[in-house]
Amino acid sequence: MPKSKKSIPQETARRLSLYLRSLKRLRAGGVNLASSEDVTKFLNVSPTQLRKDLSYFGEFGKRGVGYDVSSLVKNIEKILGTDTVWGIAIAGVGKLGSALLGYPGFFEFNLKISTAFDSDPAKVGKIIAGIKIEDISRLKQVIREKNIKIAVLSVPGEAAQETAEKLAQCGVRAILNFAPVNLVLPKDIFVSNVDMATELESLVYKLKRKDY
Amino acid sequence: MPKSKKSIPQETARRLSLYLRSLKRLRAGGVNLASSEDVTKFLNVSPTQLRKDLSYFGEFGKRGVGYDVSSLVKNIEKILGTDTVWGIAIAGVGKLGSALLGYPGFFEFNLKISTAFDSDPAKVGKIIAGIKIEDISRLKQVIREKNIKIAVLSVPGEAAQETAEKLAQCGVRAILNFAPVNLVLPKDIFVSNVDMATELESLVYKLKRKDY
DNA sequence: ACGTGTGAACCGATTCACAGCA
DNA sequence: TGCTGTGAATCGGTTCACACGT
Repeated sequence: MPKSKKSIPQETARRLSLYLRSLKRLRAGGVNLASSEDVTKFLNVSPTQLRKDLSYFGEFGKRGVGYDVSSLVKNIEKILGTDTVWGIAIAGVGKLGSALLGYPGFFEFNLKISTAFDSDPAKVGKIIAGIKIEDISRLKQVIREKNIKIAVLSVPGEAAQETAEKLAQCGVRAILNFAPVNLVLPKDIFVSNVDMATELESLVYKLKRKDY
Repeated sequence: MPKSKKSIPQETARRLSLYLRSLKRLRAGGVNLASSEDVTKFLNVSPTQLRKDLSYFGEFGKRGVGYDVSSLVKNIEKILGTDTVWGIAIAGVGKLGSALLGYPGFFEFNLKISTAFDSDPAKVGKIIAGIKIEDISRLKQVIREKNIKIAVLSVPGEAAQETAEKLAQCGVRAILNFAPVNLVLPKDIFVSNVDMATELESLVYKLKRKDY
């Protein structure tokens, strides 16, 4: 990582994740050499953008030739940190939480659902998609024990802030928030919001002004 | 809408949606006058940003005073287009799709799940959360009939592109895509992606470089 | 005096244009 | 020649600073 201190755009990480997906697809198709154009062809990202993004971290291609697919996969995984397995916790096993528990995509990215919590006694102890639901009171213990740093928050909006605080106190450092609430947390905790309502309202807005 | 042609930032619509949520909360709490600071206090957005965002569409406040909460709510709903009801379709009623069917937040934003589709004969005809699952072959008919313009795509990745194309052909103009696939569609179709894997990978990346 | 509305300054990110290397 | 890597130019969006209206 030569240029560690060069102020890397926020979006770069997100795009790296897309490149990775595209590269894996190419690799699965037997391609082992690809140009920046090949990688971005179906991605809504320009080849230049890919090259610039990679340039923040080093030189991974061969001029006049392109990129070795598998080695670029490995390099991006290393940059993103997904070259090792991360355990994640799911807080809130309602409809959405259960769906997430069964989501097959996680392990593809070296993410492993290590545990799930709910406050509803009717759910605690049940096993969904191979994961035993723990009582929320065991949060601290389980999270420490399994050294979990990332949580998915899928509790109802009213409980989101409180649960997020608990997670942070137990050592969780990053939260993927599905609740339609802006979480207020110490700023060394990273939060990503998945806000369906906002997305849909933005779509409605775009539909209304068909211009652009 | 005085300044219709002033090139409005993409993010403005998303933020308007957040303002709306905040304003509704204030209104529910009996507040009927609020400053830009009051509205953005728990939002991770600066008061200046709110004022600038609103300024693209007109003048809604009173200088030296603030904003009338209910009238600003109405104005933003009008800007976003959520002052009328929009029917939406859900394509793909797997775990995630079912969870979305039961999501209570939709109607809060004047979005109404009008119909749901699946290709699995075992599911077709069933009623989930009050919505009858239609066979995918009835797509065109139902979408035309109910004049649906917005769809939520929650089919497996392999089927996403094909289903999206069908939706577009049937008159759907905006798609909220949950599949980890970049949809390639005519550019008058609006697509928003909810990409869990990308979000999680970005979080891992941030965790790795704890600086910033 | 106070909070909005907004042109101008600033800042970050993308795109351009081309140098560098296989 | 072909495609990468990157400083420089450009673009868009946010923030600043203050004029304006109540």
